[in-house]
Amino acid sequence: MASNRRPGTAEQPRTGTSSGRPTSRDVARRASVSQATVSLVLGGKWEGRVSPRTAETVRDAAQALGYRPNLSARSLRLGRTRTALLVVPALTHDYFARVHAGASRIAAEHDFGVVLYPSPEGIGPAVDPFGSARAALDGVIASSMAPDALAALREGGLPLVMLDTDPEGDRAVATVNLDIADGMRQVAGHLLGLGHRRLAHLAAAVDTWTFGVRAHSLAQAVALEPGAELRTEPSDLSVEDALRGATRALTADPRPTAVICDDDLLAAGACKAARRLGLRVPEDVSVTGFDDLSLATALEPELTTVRLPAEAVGAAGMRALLDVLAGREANAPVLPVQLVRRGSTAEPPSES
Amino acid sequence: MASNRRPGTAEQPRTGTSSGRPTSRDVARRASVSQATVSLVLGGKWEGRVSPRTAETVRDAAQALGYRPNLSARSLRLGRTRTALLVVPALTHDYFARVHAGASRIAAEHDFGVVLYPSPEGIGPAVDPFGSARAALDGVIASSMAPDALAALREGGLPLVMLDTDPEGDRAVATVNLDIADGMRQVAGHLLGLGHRRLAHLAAAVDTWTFGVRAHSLAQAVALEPGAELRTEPSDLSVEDALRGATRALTADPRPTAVICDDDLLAAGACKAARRLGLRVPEDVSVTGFDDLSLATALEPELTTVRLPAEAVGAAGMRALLDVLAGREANAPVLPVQLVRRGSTAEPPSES
DNA sequence: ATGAAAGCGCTAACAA
DNA sequence: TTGTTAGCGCTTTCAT
Repeated sequence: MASNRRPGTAEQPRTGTSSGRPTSRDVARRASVSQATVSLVLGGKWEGRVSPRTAETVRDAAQALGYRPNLSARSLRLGRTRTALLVVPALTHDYFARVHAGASRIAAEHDFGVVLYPSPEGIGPAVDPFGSARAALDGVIASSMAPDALAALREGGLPLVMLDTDPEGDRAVATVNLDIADGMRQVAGHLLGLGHRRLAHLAAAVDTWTFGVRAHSLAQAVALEPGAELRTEPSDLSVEDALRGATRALTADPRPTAVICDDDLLAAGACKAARRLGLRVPEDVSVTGFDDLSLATALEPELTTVRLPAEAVGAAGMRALLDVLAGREANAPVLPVQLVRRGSTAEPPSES
Repeated sequence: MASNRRPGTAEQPRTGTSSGRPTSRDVARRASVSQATVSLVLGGKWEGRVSPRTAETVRDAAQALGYRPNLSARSLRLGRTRTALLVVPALTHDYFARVHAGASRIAAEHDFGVVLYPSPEGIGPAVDPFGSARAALDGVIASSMAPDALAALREGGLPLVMLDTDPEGDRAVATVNLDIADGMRQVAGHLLGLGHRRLAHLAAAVDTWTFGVRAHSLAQAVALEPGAELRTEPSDLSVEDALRGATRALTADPRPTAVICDDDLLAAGACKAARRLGLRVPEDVSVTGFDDLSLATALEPELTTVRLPAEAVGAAGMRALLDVLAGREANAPVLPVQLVRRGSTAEPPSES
């Protein structure tokens, strides 16, 4: 007879003071009922099947022992883990922190957990998110990922909800998107309406759907305005590189009167560049951001930018995943975005 | 004979094409070996116990089936989950994002996972982190938490490593701290050395160890300098409230020549306040931050601030937890911090 | 209203 | 070198 490491808890006296964490059997013994009854009561599905008196006893015993169910065991038994993986490009960017908050909120409401996987950029995308997450997962939500990074995620065989990603081509079970194109249109409309005609686009040098749309939508909007011109300057997604890119843009001749940035981070760099060139924002040059990070209002002047409902995106993503897991149809909304006019934009200088 | 939901996979023909995810038994069947052999081979502890040829066969079978071990089952069997909970007050603050990055990096190196629990501030601290995390955990790392929030964490019965928290009183298995006091001393020394004598402290109105130390250490350093005086203005941890607090501080008579902020966020608010009052930074008033967030260099002028090795803190915390879990002694370092002098500080205006 | 028993997928001790 | 077997803690069916 093969004896395992732990030689069977059978001989334990009913005092129940077993060595490790108390199990449902400990609770059962203490309440003098069966394990099944404990499960029923603590699982909240006892009504009409267990007498209220017994239920009370069980709850007391659980309380007294400090019982907490073993989630591994439950997951194993149930075949589901009530846990989702949220994959984001970076956590330091507070858009993603807010997406996470939204997803977590909805998850918690449905007794789900969210584990985060900040896809390592520097280390290369070859890392296995499923292995690294080290959690048993029911589904995956991925935000703003590059196409090749998404490929790895689809391998998992788990339901995949994509956020802020090209809805075509990749068959996720659902895609929650932002109306990025409209956001950029609002930016262009705002600046053109103020009278700007020489525009610079400080464009994020990142190959994702969201930035592609920004570039395309902006170009289109400007093309529709006679006499307006647009120059594009690429930049890494960092203040430092944006400073360089914006400096190039602002030292062009003739100088643009407005710099449209793909991200608030870039806009911060643009503001720095302007100030270092002795230009005032917004009197000499207008600057716009995108995302409405907390950074946008930390700057002076505050950034005119496009507010993305990050929390709502995360929430909608989680809801979509829950729908799919429950066998329901997931709806894949496109969430509206809104221009927020603040201090960094104004009419162009009179003698442009 | 009680029949469960799934009526035993026994009758499955050896083709192995069972409905769900392949299990180690499927792999075993396909490789014509026992489940034990599969476990040995895939667990990497086969050398000298399984022939290389068989091992190869097993790996091929696993590959072909796309086998991925069921982590719930493994955790259940092993009694450990290789997962740690990281509790932070907020994710939008990029100090904590970096702590998470550090912890995750070390975790990954040891085949551990990290699940994040951003302790809900608004919703009240009553929420159960263990329940919400919905993961089976081996230990907990908590950063910069208020004492009462920590109490709940100690209930879990899991090893608890604290970061940036009062080392006295609460018996965590280890505490990783920053030399916050020294950081504040460096700030004070820097400003006093530049000639500042009227100082304002924009103090975070948050009851945690880290901010207590900042206040105390600053007060002490200033007290040591004859003729130097310090006024304290409390502020919530937001740019918006800092703007108000700094405005109060800067409209006092006589006006302070330097504003020392507990956090870069507050410093950003102070800079806004200064500018709105028509004061130049640093010519009219010096401003210092704390933490060296990415925000510090997004501003113009860039903030003089104290760099906290957030990544190292997270890494050290995870190492300490791993040590404890392995039965080793955990060492609890105090990590040094360093003043970074940038553009937001200068000598006080000549006629103060 | 309650209990007995089976089994989720895995690992490890032991037998062969 | 490989296979057999027990059992981690839980939920659920079926029997009582």
